[in-house]
Amino acid sequence: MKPKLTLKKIAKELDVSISTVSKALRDSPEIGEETREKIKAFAKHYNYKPNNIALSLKNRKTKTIGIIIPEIVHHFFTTVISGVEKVANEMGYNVLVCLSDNSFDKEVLNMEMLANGSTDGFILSLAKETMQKQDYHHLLEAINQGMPLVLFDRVVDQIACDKVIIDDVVGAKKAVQHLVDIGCKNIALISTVDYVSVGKLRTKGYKEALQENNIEVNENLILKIEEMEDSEAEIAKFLQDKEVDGVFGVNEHFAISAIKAIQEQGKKVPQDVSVIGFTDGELSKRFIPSLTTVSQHGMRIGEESARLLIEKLERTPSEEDYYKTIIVETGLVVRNSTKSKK
Amino acid sequence: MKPKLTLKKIAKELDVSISTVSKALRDSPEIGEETREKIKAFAKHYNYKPNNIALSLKNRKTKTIGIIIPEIVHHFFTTVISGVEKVANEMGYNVLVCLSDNSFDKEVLNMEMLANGSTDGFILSLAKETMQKQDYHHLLEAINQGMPLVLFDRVVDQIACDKVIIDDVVGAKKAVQHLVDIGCKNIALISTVDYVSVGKLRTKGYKEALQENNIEVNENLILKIEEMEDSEAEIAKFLQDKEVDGVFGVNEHFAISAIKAIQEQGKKVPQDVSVIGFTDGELSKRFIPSLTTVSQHGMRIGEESARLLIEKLERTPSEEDYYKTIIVETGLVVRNSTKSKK
DNA sequence: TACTGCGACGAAAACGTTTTCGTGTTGAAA
DNA sequence: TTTCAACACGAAAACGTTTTCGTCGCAGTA
Repeated sequence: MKPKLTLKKIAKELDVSISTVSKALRDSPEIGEETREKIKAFAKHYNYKPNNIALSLKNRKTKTIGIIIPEIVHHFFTTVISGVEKVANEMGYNVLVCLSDNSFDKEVLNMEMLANGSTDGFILSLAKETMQKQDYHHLLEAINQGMPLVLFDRVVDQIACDKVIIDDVVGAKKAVQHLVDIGCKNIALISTVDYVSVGKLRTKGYKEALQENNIEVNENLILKIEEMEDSEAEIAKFLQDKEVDGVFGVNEHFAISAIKAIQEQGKKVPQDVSVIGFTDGELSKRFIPSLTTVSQHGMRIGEESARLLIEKLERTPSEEDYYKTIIVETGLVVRNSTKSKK
Repeated sequence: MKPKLTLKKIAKELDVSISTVSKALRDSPEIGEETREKIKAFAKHYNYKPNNIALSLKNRKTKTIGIIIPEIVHHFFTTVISGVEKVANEMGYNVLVCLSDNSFDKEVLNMEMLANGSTDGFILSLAKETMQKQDYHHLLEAINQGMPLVLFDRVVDQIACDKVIIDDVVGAKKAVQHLVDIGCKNIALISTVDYVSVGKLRTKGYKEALQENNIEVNENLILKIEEMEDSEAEIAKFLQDKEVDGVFGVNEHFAISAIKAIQEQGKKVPQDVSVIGFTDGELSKRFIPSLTTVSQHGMRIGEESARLLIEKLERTPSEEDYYKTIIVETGLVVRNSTKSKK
């Protein structure tokens, strides 16, 4: 096991000063050609690579961006990470991934860990618990210390920073409009409780779409689910006695559960009831019937987030101070859980 | 925006030396109680946190472990990451995630990036291309420089390092044995090409299980798939004219595709044909019929990998030099794609 | 000869810590 | 009064870089 080569060792070996080695390797004209070539040859031969930590300390940048997400065993978030990784790598950055497990405390802890020099900036999707508590002091602190922050997906208006979101309202409208277009009259909504912004906004889109088509909003056809655990049973019960011909679920889980419940009640999807979900998951593609969905383009969200963050990082601090919100468009992917257009 | 507090600033503010501040904060008895309390109060009030980069440079450890995986949009790998994160966090480590995209070059690049001080050690699952080329110089280099390495899932015998794997042979045997137990006579195998170790080993398990039950191995019932792209069509064609009553697919994708093909041929799963996959995915659980699988316990693999790595990291370098291979047991999760036992 | 200018290199500071080794001041023992 | 611990603190090195600012020798000029 040979220890890592450093400038100092090269200097000693070649009997020159550390500064000469450094300059030679960075092609400074200050150094005579002969010496320069000698040093470069030596460095190359012994595979010298500068120590990142020392560089980070010197430059006060780590070339690392931290991403904190609620969970990683989740298709959407992995596609986001994938996008972040992609552009981060292109720009010479590393990605530090932390999981909040949807816990406020873990989110705070993670941010504190990373804020002490490990990271130049953050990309973050808020933990459910954080949104509930509405306690954002850790975000403010980071921003205050000059660490750029990009919020994605689960964002919050109160924080002034860059954001990347999808238009949940428009996405939901697209879905419901499609259901209307194929002839559905009684469209149910299966959503989450309102403090999850996503649930709230998609509910809004649902209602707007109905109103625009002069269909009365029937609160009986709206189910709000608190606990993911028993959602399946709850959905089955909810759909039991309803005369619906269309269902819009705000995530993959709800939509699939709805299909199962409908089938178990002896009805057919899509012949009797059409179902649309809001997601991009593998499950949607391969479920039978495959699920018509509003797709969220996690990859693009990740890419845009990383781009936004790196842009801020590489800007001179003077010209900062205004924030963008990028809206990544959703797309409707029509598959087999909805009837074809009449 | 207030710049970060440093020891130096505290020292100046309180008119003591830097060393005094450092010692006071670390509760050194060298420092008088009064001074100590004063410094600690000040630090707490202004929320001083030591700079990680400086610490890393000083201690020559980053308290960060790098994990390089072929892809992240994949249930198995995310559960592994999840496990790594969990124990890493418990032990005060951060996790740097890099993706190789199954490309040899990206894997090498990633390792080089991380090896220059960003990381204390690696957890790695080899890229497909790397296994094909059998070029492991980057791994050897890392080990040579004293960076501990833990290989998981896609490992390779030639490299001397810690490893965490599942017993693919035993896992496959369990699956096939189950098919035999429920009365299957003609069991097909859908596997990958042999240079993917997983495909090879699971094929071995398949054959062994058959032999142990005195069933002749029929090469006509074995399909090896090269390209993921057109696997679906290939599987359908393969199953077309075969008289099989059991199918074992070495991953989720193959198993699900098999079910679809069987259903499209007018047969029923599990009444006519029983199908088992090798995976843990969400899809298996929620597909209809839900899929009986050999589960890989990615979370445990991640946990064990992290534990192994951190153990090496915190050992004194003298007592090193032998390597463990941990085998995480697979489990058979019986669901609805297989008949019940007679 | 004395001065200027330049090419080629080195010394040292800085980034933020920790730690070893002083050093000056006490109070008490001899 | 001298000597010596014990105490409380500071100076400086070290981790590995980059960069600013010398400095030295030498050739060219007046």
